[in-house]
Amino acid sequence: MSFDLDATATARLRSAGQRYTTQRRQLIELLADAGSPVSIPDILAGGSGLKQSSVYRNLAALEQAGVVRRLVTDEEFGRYELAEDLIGHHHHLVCSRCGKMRDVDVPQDLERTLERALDRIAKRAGFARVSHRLDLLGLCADCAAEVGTDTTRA
Amino acid sequence: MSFDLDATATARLRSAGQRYTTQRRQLIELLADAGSPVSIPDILAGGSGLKQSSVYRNLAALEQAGVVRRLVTDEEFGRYELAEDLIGHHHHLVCSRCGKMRDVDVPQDLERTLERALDRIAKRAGFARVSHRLDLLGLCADCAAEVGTDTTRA
DNA sequence: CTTCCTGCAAAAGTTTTGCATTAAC
DNA sequence: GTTAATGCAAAACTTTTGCAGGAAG
Repeated sequence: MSFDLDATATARLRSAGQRYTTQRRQLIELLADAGSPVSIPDILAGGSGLKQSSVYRNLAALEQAGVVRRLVTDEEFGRYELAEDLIGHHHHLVCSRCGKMRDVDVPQDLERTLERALDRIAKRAGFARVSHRLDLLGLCADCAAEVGTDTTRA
Repeated sequence: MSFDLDATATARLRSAGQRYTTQRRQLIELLADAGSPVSIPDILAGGSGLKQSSVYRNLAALEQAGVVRRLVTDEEFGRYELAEDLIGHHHHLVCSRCGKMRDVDVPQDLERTLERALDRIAKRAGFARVSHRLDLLGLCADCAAEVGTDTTRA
């Protein structure tokens, strides 16, 4: 984990009146190492020994402190990544079969075009716009291969 | 409800081996009338008398038949709208405070630009691309007004 | 030493399921 | 008539919470 990340996490937690405990450091490390969004079942099953209620509470604390972000997925459980200002604005490739997510960047100029257009649209709709969310939905290479073979979900 | 919609729903359900019952017609009507995504609590509380388990089962059946679509939100419950090929490709304005969603169109040319760029990105990532999802997150006019006044969620 | 965090177990929320009855075809 | 849909209640699942004990500052 980079020194910056550690220091930033400490600072943000402190200013939210919270401590940078071993478990929280562990969670942040885990998310940083994964490099793509991680689900709570993954975390709980991951041999880290982290306890269910603590994971939920700590992710909530880290989210409130602005260190992590909870993503919205079509799965039935939560998925988290480091906050956008820590890892940069990006989007996700989502596999509609296995649910796995992968980070992806879109070209700068498309991003700018998008921003401008969305600002106009939001303004017209009386919306105080904060951000956008753009996901690509499809089949990851693994699932595309399996779909040819098996019938789990034609 | 338009004649087309009714006929389409019947056809799609039949070819999935399912019946077009009163409740299913009611749900489709409800979604069509709403004109924006409707949550399951909304449906259950809406005086329709529809029962919880039936609503869940019928929305699942309708989704599998390709008549409705379940949306992904940051709320803790499901939200549905009519299938995209019935109401057209569009995106959503989402209020991060009250969760309400509103349909919104983006300009044709932006949509095309986006499509082309995303196809390239998906291909590069080894993804068999199916579609994209673009949401605008912000504060709806109502919530923007209230935030000035109250402190529920600064 | 004071405050917050942790863990266990139990509760709360949404969604799913078993089974007898009713409706669709 | 046969098969699928409905309603009720109970289960399953993720997430939240109460409370006693332990760690952080």
